[in-house]
Amino acid sequence: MGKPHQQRKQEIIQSTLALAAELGVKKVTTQAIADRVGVAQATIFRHFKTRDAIFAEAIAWLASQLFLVLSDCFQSQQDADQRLQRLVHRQLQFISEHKGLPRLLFSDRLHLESPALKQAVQTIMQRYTREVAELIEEGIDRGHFRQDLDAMQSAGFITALIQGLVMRWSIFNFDFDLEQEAKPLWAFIDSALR
Amino acid sequence: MGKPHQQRKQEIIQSTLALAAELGVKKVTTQAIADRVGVAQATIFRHFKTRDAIFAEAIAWLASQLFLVLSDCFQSQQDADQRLQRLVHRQLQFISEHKGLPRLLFSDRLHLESPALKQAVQTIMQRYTREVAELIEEGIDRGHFRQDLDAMQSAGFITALIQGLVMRWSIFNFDFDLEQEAKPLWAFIDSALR
DNA sequence: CAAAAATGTGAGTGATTAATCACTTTTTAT
DNA sequence: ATAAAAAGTGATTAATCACTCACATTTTTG
Repeated sequence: MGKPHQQRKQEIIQSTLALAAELGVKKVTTQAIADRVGVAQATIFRHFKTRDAIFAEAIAWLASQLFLVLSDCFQSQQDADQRLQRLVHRQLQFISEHKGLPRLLFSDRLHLESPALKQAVQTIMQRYTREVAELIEEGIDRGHFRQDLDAMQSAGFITALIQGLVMRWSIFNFDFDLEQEAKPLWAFIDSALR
Repeated sequence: MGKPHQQRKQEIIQSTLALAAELGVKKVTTQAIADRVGVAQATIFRHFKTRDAIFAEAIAWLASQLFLVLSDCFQSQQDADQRLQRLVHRQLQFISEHKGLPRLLFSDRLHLESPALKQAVQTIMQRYTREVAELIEEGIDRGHFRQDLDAMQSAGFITALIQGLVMRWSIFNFDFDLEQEAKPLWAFIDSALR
């Protein structure tokens, strides 16, 4: 039964994310993770030093997947406005498929218990906003967006808009289709930028 | 030392909010509240049946205060766009002065442990969005905003925008001035609606 | 003033849970 | 094959925390 380290680690991370999505971060106990993976609770600590270390790696995994999905939106083989529209859609799609992400983002653990986790999220958010800002900058230069825009500020508002939307989705028990919001959301963003 | 019930209840609620702002919801234990109020931990339960009941009343108090502060924005003695601008500013100001609000909003306790709390927040958010939608509706009718806007949808995006901004503020340790964001935020909203 | 009601408290209880540890089994490397 | 390393486990620990209870004090009320 003793699987190789990396494989078991991935199982633990994926189980953690699945449980976070289903039950919320608070209920993701090391026991619950162990049960889902099919090992004893103590075994979890063979693979991660602490519980927070699991969350940290889960967040890192989500970030890497997200940037992978968005990567072609950040490369200019198309007009900036088209790519930004695609980015909005892909982002909502990704979150729809990974409900664990908003759960982690909205958890107290992240917000106050673990400065390290918070730091990780800060870095990811900054990188994300910076990349969106570059995209907008390009759109301004090419005349797709208004000339008087502050790219960094606009990028900040766009990420805020998406996060706020996701938060409402989370508060309302994921009971509306997030992806369906992509179209009107883009209409709103587009008219703010043009 | 035995103070009247309502007075003690208010002390407990205010202490809870202060602690939530400073330390985050997780660390607002009944012991911490009791220490701050200056009574024994057991005394807390003379005034509230459960810990969640404290949070519930704290949220209700915040909501009543918020709607009080925003009340004149919802009454039409002025152009809708001016009132909406004022609403955005007042809202950010209010949250700046009540950091406990985002802490409660982002806590997993609210999100998953207590359906009753979540329900309360849902109701408040719906009322808020509805009132903003009415404001926008009026602005559309009077020609201050675009004719093709969906008022309810726009109101949803505006609240999402504010909430997302507040979330970033929370994740970044309240380390930028939220009120200062009011001006550029309004510029963004205004250009999206006009 | 006296009874009743409200407020307050110290000392618990029980439940939860991350982390440890001594020991066993399995896998990997030489 | 065999030694070393890795993976796994049951039992336990230590800490935390909401909540209870019997009893004391204060406040309110008739």
